[in-house]
Amino acid sequence: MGVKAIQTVNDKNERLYIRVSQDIKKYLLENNFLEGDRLPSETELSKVLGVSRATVREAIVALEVSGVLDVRRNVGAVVLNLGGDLHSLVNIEAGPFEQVRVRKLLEPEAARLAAENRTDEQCQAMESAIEMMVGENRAGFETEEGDMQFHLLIAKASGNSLLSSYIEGLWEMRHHGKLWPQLQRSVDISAMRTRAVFQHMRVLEAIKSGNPEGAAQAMAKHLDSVEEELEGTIQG
Amino acid sequence: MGVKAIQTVNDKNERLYIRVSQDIKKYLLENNFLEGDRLPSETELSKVLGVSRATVREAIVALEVSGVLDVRRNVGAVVLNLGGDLHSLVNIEAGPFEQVRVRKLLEPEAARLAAENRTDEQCQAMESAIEMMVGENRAGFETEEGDMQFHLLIAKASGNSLLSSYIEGLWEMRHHGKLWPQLQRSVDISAMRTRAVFQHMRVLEAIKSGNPEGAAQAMAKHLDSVEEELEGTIQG
DNA sequence: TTTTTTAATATTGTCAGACAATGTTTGGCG
DNA sequence: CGCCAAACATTGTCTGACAATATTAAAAAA
Repeated sequence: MGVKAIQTVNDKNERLYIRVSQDIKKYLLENNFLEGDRLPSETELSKVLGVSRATVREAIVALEVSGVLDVRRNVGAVVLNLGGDLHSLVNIEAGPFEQVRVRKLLEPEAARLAAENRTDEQCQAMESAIEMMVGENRAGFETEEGDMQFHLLIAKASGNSLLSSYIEGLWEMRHHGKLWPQLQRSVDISAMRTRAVFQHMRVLEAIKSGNPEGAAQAMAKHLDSVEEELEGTIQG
Repeated sequence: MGVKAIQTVNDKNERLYIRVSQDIKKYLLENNFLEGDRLPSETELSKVLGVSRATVREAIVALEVSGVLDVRRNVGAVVLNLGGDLHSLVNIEAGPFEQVRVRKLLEPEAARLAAENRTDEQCQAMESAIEMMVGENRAGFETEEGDMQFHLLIAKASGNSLLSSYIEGLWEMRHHGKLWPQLQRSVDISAMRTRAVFQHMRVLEAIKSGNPEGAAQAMAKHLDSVEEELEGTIQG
């Protein structure tokens, strides 16, 4: 069949506002805009960039949500964080190894704090998460909802909202990424998961009995084991 | 069929697209939308929500940037991450204590890795950062550019991009937040900063001489001292 | 009937223009 | 100089339009 012209090299599949938001950012960088500086008006930007004002507004919304700009009614958009690009935290696709290594730094501490601050309800929820994990395992599912829930519950029980957010971000990244699903399939899942369940139980035990050091160690051991399995998978 | 219009109270100070994006999200949650489900069309949403299509589009852009939706040309928007709310990572304003505690988890490890992987150029840059810090200190500036640069350079030198991103995010948050500037003014800055400079030098020394354990310990000690000063400030 | 081709439809992408609301500036006045 | 009202600039939102194209329904062919 007549496959018509292949889409222009100019990646027309990308929506305009994305290109425009990049252009705006580049413009701000090139012209040495600093935090607090006001952007040109929307109409001016639309003229300069050759797009409609509606498109400029979409781009500005994107930059606002990304934390680059702060928009004030009837005043304009002012620069907030040009370099930082906080949103990259969400978008980066870090390798599994890097992820695990950061987890090894954060999660044992979360477990330690959880052992100090946990409520009984939280313990119960953790127990349910382990049960869910067992269920998924037995049913042969490829999901890891129970696994994730367990770790997230501990993070939340730590009482440090920042720590909790970071751990949550790590798991979101894993869930969202493209590398993990492959990895998961290539591992001997059932054996690994059975081990993981027991390790989780040991962590929970320490948390329930209010043993911070034990909880931290159990979690560290669990993550060591995860890392080892990762290494084995990559090399095998 | 009668399309029932949803009406929400409008805080006139908030732009419409924000309310609409929240409404859309709420709508998706209440109607049990799952990952992969398609949203109603823009025109339909605009009718239901009682706003123009342009506003709906702005809201959709916001949700797309936040990682909640994925928009496909001529098809519509599909759900990506309803619960996750990845963007919360950017918006949280964690307390100074929580920040320092997370730094204590991440930065010693970054220093350890930096001692293993650093290049000579990076060492030189760290030295410049310390010099900048001395200069700011002597001039009585309230800035902490040199301080931040030093920590960020170590993070980058660690070679773990994820770790580096997280540490960077921590400092961005500190910079962006509202609590830190006050704190800074209420502390005996000159004494504290002189101490910090010496501690930085000790860290750099260990990194230069390729002593991972020493670097980690020096960094940990530095952060302990930061935390102590924080406690003193709050209680004083 | 089943498959292929074609036409109709729905939906997004983008634009232009309009108007209200309101912060900012400016010029006059004491 | 300081104060106040009018002119101005800028954003916020709406309406309507049209092109491009994925999806679906209908028609034609096998």
